[in-house]
Amino acid sequence: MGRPPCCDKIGVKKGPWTPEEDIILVSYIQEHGPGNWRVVPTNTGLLRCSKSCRLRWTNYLRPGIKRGNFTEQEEKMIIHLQALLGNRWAAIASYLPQRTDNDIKNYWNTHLKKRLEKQQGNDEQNQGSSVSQSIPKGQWERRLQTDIHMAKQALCEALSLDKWNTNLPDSKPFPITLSETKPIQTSAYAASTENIARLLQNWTKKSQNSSQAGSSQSSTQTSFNNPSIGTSSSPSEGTISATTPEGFDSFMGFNSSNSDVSQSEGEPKYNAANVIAEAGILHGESKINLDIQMPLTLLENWLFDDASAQGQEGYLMDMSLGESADLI
DNA sequence: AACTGCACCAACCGCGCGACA
DNA sequence: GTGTCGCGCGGTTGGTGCAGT
Repeated sequence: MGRPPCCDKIGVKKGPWTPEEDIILVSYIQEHGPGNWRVVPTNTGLLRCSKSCRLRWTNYLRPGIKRGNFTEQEEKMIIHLQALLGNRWAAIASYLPQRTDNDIKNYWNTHLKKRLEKQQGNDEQNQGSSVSQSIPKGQWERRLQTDIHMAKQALCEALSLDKWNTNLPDSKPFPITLSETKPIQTSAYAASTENIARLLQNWTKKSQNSSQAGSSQSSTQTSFNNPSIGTSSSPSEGTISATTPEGFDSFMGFNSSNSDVSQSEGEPKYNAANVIAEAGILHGESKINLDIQMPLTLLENWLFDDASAQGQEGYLMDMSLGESADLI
């Protein structure tokens, strides 16, 4: 019968997204929330296919995304997880909630893979092939293990949201239940639109530089601190590359220099709360009905006991990944 | 200065899966 | 049980910038 194309190829725009398109998309999602991508192009007037819109949102515009500058800790995690899971980038990304699968995949293909191959070549030259010993488990077992973990994490996200909400000193950034999704997404999307504002800021700066070198930076900032789009823009964040917009970092303290520094000091910050908050809330696309109120105390205990048993510090790194530790 | 090769990364493409009628 | 639809995932491609010649 043949699968119909995901969208009408006629009149569909391809290639890089413009800042204007980004704003349109973010504005729409801010209003309606992510999901139902099928109708996004028609409702927004964007000449993009629904998949392109979804991809743009999940890989680039979604709040909470950390871009570029993989820390040493993150590198190790990716190497570990890739050894364990193989090229299941979405599963790997679930352990690094600030990173998208696409980002991790790219980083692996461009950096880590080559580095490891080089290193493996050296090892084989030095001491013969010991690589085969690094796969003690059957692949099916790995998958099973991963799927169990992912299922647990998904449950954990769903179950912990209310706890997370009540534990927060200021619950404003995380209004939790689905019946209150608007406020959640509004705050999250506000950060996203702020990102757009920063992108636009740099975009115009770049175009200004090309046409009129040396124009003042503050003027561009003020012109794009539109309250309807972004809320603030720190002057220290003025140097954003248009091709690799660092300004798209996450917005709640997971991001950039602070977390990088702490992680590079060997103390992994992927505690359960962070993972839950990022994966469950910021992604904003969980299919779990968070309004479900059911007697899951037993399950909750199991989940949180498990998380705490692994310890908050480095609880992700301790996942029986010793076989790949030698790769680093 | 011009050309070439390479690295990087955003975006696209095709397929599989689950939900639903 | 079957077909359709929407979404997510992984592999791949194409554009861009940079370094080397």
